[in-house]
Amino acid sequence: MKAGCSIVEKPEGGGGYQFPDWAYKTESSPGSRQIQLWHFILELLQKEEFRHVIAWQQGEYGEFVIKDPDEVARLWGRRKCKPQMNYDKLSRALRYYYNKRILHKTKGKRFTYKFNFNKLVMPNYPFINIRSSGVVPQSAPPVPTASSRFHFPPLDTHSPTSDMQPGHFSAGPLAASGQESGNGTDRKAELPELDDGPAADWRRGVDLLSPRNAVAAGGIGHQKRKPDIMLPLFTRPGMYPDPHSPFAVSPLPGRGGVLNVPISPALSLTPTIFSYSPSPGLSPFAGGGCFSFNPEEMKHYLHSQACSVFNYHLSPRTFPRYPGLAVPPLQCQGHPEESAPFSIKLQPPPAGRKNRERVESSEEPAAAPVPPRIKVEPASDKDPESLGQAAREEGCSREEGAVPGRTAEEEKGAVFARPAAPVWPSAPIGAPSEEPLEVAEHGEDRPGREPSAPERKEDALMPPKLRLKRRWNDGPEAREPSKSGAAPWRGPGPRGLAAAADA
DNA sequence: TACGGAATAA
DNA sequence: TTATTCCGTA
Repeated sequence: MKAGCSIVEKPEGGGGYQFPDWAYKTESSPGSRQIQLWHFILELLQKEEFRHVIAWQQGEYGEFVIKDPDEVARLWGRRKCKPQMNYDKLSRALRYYYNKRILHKTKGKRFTYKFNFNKLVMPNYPFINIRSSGVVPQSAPPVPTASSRFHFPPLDTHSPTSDMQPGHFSAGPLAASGQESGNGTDRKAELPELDDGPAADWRRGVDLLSPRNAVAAGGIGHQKRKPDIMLPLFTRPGMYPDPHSPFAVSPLPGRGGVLNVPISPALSLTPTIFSYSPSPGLSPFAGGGCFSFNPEEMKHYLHSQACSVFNYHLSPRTFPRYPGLAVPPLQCQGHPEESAPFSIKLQPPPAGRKNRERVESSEEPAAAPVPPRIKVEPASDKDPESLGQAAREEGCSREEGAVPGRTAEEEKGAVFARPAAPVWPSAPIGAPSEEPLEVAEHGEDRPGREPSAPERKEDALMPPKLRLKRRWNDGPEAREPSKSGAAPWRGPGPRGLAAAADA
């Protein structure tokens, strides 16, 4: 770190959400050794002293408001030793998170953004229990829950489940959950926070922890499907579900316990997956040791997952792989419109600075150096979102302290995204045995997806934008947007959608 | 106020 | 890679 700029004070527990130690370390930032902005934001969010500057938005799960943009920028600049930082710049950085799905803008509300904890945390840190200690996070409505209509077949024998006794989950969390389930309100148009994000994205998130996790887990991370392992990775005594925390409340309480481990990089983001059956894990209540789970809750969880996958086109990998799991037809959030043919719009590439300059400098404008390529944009791309982590404080001089741990379990997250509708009308979701994922491909946040579009698997995992790009590059044939599944899903580009949403 | 491209820094 | 910095556009 730069001298003098080190930082890192870990939040004391007083503030809001607590994150695992690693979350407070700069090294936690994938890709960069420095604290990441979202990290920092969470950090501020968790501190009471910054509440006047930035705070969770009441009522909206994961949503926060920057009350004093200049101050936040100043703090950020201080932390990064960038005195010239201002809100404009900071917000640019924030906007980069849109595509990563870490954040998304709450339209219509000034300086209001929303974390996609699902993506950030859930998947990546299933065990994390971020909770507020003492101070209640201002907002964070509880995670939505799925209803119970889910048909949850018995786990297959392989799963540890069989070995284990059906325990009960502490139900605590459930109570909290509910809230979001119904909220189809304004969120309708909103993008799912879950969305399938590009695998890369997921991975990115995983990076945050994988190394550490691996370590913590003792390297077990790789066992993809070994049911037996449960790692109390973040278990901590004293963890309990916090209804207010976006992280804490899980509709599926078991998550932490259930999911264990899979956080391994190998799984890629699978955390959300139930690679295994529930195995004894950590129960928030149990302090890590005992695991118990309630089938009902599991159902909820699975249901949520399924819905999320379905609705948001999550990567197949995200879908719980339950051997015997029969996924009910998802209808969650049925977007009737979804069947609408995928539409894209062609538009000339914006004259980037480079182009502009080039044009300017060169005499011949008409003969653009590069054939005027058309930029293909999916007709719909909505918002991106993703998750969040924690960070520490501000100030350019912090020390990294050990964060004593606040770690622990976590919650579910998928739900956070209100994926939820638990109702499955008819569509069969993925075949259990094979690739449940396919299912996932469906929903996604965008409407208009072509169900049967023959997309290449890879493509499926690829963000629409990239897909298009790639197709474009691939060749003319590939460029057929409208059909062949080029990008079945998208409609208007992110912007377009946003606009649409706004409308 | 917000978005996102482009170039660039670290 | 993740910002930072600029900037045009809406």
